[in-house]
Amino acid sequence: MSAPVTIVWFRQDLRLTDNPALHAAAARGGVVVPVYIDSEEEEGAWTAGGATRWWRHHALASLQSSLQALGSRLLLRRGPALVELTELAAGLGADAIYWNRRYEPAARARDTQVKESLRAAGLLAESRNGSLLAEPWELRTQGGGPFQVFTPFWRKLLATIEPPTPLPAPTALPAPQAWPGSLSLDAMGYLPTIRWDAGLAQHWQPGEAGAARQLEQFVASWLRDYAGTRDLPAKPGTSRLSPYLHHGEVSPRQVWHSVLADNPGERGGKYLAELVWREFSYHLLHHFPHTPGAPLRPQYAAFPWREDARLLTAWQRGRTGVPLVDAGMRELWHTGWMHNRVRMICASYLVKNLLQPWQAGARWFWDTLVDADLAANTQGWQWTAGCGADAAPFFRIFNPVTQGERFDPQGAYLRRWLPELAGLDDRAIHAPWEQPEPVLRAAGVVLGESYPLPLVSLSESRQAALDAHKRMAAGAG
DNA sequence: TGAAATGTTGGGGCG
DNA sequence: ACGCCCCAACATTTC
Repeated sequence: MSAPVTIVWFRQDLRLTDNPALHAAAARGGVVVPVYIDSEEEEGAWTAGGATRWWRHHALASLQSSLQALGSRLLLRRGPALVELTELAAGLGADAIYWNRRYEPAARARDTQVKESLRAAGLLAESRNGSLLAEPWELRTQGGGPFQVFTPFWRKLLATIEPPTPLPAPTALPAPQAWPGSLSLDAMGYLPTIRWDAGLAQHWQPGEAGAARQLEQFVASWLRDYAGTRDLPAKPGTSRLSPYLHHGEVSPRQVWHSVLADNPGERGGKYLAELVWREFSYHLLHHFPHTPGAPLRPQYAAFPWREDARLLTAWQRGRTGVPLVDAGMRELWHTGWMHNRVRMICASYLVKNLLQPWQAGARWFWDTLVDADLAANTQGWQWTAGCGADAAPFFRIFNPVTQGERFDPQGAYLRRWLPELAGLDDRAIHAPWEQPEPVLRAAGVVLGESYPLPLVSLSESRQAALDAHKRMAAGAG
């Protein structure tokens, strides 16, 4: 009897270490054939945006070279996954296909169908958990239902989940006698044709090695002061692991164990709580699969938004006239990422001050973030809009000026992204429209020309949002 | 993972 | 010395 041939279907687990599907395939002891398939059907209405595709290109390039170092390859294919896998298996004489699960509704529906079809064809088809500490269906409330509040979810996870030690990378991956056909990475078309991606390349190193470096650096330099510095957008005090986690260049189990290795007191700490917010997002997406498009709290479907393309565009371009919002939106456009606190502030401003539907903001983030993740993005926007599980109450409206003064007191973050305001002093830079003309002139700022006048008054728009919310509540009652 | 409005308190200036 | 007022500082309530 000849050695088994196992196909490892890579998806959002673009790493060799702690990769359960790859590890299991290697453990079978035969030939291993890694493949990545570009397939539209797994994305549903959520086609990957440009930043995500750019990241994917480089993550795949990195995975390719890691596999080559093991004497293997990464096949690249395009088409419906079932068609590609079936064809590959037939050509290779493969008897098994292993992969790590995805949890987005469209991907999940497709994977279920693929698994059934492969099994019906007599193949061994197995999926594993490669991207979560706990399966979304694993944690349940006393009553057996899904959690809708973070803290009990967090406690339950701490009490019941002991993330296993990360698996080692395989040391050898026996190759097939002849490799099946593969597209080139460039032919996958993930890189932009207009080269707007210089900013991304300047700020990020996608790939498993880049992820490991970032994790190591964060744990060594920033973890200890995380609670204090994570809110300061001018400092690199956050983990910046989100894109690596999304694409699976590092697993949450690896993060969990690295954090706890030299810091046992971090169990139950602020940083791991953030990692568990990610878990909570997947939990919610699994149990409430309609939430990427619709509010979890149904009464919010009747919220009186005032859709306005001009306001949305100004927000997207970082031209609202509110420095902290504009700085965040420009950081996003330039680097494919935005500091977490600034995300909350930009989102609050769009939804509450500009009264634009949260779905419009979610879509823009989806299109521009390198860490665009359906579960986390959905949860984050519904949290901001007050319409999700354990969300901020609607009446919690951030004041971007106050937030800037508190979390960027020297205006360093503002000056980095808004050089046209750099001449204003540390106080004035947070609210240019309040400065007298001579101050503006001395700083070389001409409101309405070199920097926009505010789209709306913060105090009036805040009141309008509270009134709109009151109207919605009255309508629902 | 808020901000603003409103309420309370206590020190100090002053007649 | 005393009452009155002002107001900063802090606490509570409201949205």
